[in-house]
Amino acid sequence: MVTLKDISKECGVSQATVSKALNGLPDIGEETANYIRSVAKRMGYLPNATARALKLGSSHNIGILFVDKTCSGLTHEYFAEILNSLKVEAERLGYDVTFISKDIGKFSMDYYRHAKYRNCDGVVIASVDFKDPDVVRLVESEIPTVTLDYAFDSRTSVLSDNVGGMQEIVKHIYEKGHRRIAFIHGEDTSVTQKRLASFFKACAAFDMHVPEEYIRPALYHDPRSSGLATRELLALPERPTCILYPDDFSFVGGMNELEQQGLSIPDDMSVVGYDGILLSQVLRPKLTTFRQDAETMGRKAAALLIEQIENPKSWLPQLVNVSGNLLEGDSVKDLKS
Amino acid sequence: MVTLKDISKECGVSQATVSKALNGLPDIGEETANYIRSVAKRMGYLPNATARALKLGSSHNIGILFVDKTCSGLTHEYFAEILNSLKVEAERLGYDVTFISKDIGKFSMDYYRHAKYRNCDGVVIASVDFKDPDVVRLVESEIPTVTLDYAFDSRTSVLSDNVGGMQEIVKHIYEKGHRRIAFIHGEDTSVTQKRLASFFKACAAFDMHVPEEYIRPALYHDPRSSGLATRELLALPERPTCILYPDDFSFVGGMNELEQQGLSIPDDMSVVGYDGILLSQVLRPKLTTFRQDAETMGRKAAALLIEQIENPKSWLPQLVNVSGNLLEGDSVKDLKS
DNA sequence: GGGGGTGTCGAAAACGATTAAGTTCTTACA
DNA sequence: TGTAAGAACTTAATCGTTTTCGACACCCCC
Repeated sequence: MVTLKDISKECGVSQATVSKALNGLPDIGEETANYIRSVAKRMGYLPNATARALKLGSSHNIGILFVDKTCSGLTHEYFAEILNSLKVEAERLGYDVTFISKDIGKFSMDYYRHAKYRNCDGVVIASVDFKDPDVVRLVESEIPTVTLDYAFDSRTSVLSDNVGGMQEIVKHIYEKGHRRIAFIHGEDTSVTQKRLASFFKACAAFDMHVPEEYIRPALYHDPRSSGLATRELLALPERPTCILYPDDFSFVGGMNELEQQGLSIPDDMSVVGYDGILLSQVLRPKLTTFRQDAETMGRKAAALLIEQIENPKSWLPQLVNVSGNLLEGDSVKDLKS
Repeated sequence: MVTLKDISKECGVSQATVSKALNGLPDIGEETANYIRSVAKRMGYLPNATARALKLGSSHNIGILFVDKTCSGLTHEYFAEILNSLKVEAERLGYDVTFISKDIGKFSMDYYRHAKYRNCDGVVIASVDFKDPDVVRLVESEIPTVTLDYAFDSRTSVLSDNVGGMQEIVKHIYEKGHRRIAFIHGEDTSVTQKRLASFFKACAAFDMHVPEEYIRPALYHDPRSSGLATRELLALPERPTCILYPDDFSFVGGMNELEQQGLSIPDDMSVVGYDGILLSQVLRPKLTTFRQDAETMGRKAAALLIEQIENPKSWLPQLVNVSGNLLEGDSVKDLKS
């Protein structure tokens, strides 16, 4: 590997001069600087990120925290998309992305210690149990963090607009003439709570009564549980005319159940998903769903984290709401026509 | 941050002693060593990976190379699963995982330089254009690499057993009594070539003639093109009795087309996917498909790379074939009953 | 000509760890 | 008693950068 020392020898100047020339510091003569730069290029010089990090105390490296157990984090298209845009934006701004986990080799450590150990300048936290004490410890530490889809006090977070999304969905369905809407929701998380609250509020705003039995629990990303919930809804004396699913993928469970009972979408039952993943756009009938703008979320998360890293003085915690948009498919029947 | 120096002061010994005690080197008295370890623990000491990497020349960090453009890399469940198990295994062995890309900040560099810059001990390469000169340069460099689903000369690679997979599929379909099998294949890659070759060979082994028009090109992970190919196959004067799709997700396109033409699966047409992703298991009828063992592939890739990093002397390039297994669903009709 | 300013450059000390090569001190043995 | 071996520990160099102080040289101006 070619180092500063090699270049300094080749050029007949000191290491300090080479360093300053390559970093564009003002106190090197233009001629010398150009010469040094050309030699560096010729020799194929590459700064050593490790040495730099050691000296500067900042690694230009951010950590990313995803759940590891069920691996449902990465395989969920929503998160995969977020991760991807996060990575692209971080790299654009000169930062690399490293995974953070609990254990590393023989050492068992928590997230905070792992991030410290790797000298991460900051960490993006997504798709984890936000009640986990280890997560809380990391968030409350001096390391800059940005959380996704969950807000901590006095920390920056990027939130998908679940309230607005749910509202738009209900409005859309209402305008299509539906008055009996069922909602199969995911497991109890802050996202679910927001969607539920927004659902109730929107229904109330349209003067729709929501029978208790129209609200069914299921799991995210789990067609089986959504299928069961669908079956229960279909067995009700007074069936809903439209069913909201926890997410697009879970809807597949409902789709199967409806088909099995000989019901067709949307003629016998209207359905709506959530997420707007690719699958929702290729199913027939095309699924009406609310697209979460994962690309923007990842990009903003990276940008906000790096902003915080580079300007700690002027930093203030922010809650950024990323709005999505309704994708109208053919899965909601227009009851007024 | 608490450093070796802090501990040495606290204990009244030299830094060297502390370092050796914590690393378990033999020339420190047991009593002293224990004392130092207890103090280190009490003070919450954490080694500084950066300093360590600088001194030792190895970062205990491996790079991972995925395509970034279409972001189809990460959102494909197969790769997401590979990435996840790769990460888990690497961490188990004491290595962190960092993404490698072409550009980083203002610097535009190739993959090789990026890996060098970050002091990666090795790189796992997946889902890229293996003809890309930058990829070739990295593979041919002194940095240990492992490629996934593509083999370079004298380098280690982990391959999904596409030959065996295709063979099993054809055998299975043949035994169900099918004699007219169509194959919609993905874009031209080494994986596709292997599957095609294996398909022809297996068909030949069973004395099945494959009309040229039964072989249709489409794209991976793209239901639209597979849907079109399906339509073409259905328009043939002599229809196949079974269609093989490039992957499970693409099959959705075929599913739509079949449904639209009023054909039911498997009564009017049998279908088979590839990959064995979650989706294939929740569709009804359940899709018969070949499950690629992505978990093992990621795990092996990490293990082999790290083995190569830690024992460069005894290392020899390996081609590891990871076999999968047929998942029998309800999408292939038994023509003999 | 002396003082002050400015423009270039170099010496050397960090950053936090590892480790080769000493330095003690104890013990053992001829 | 002399010395050799070994155990336990220290000193100091090193990894590749960055950066703080100077050190010079040169010019300007009073």
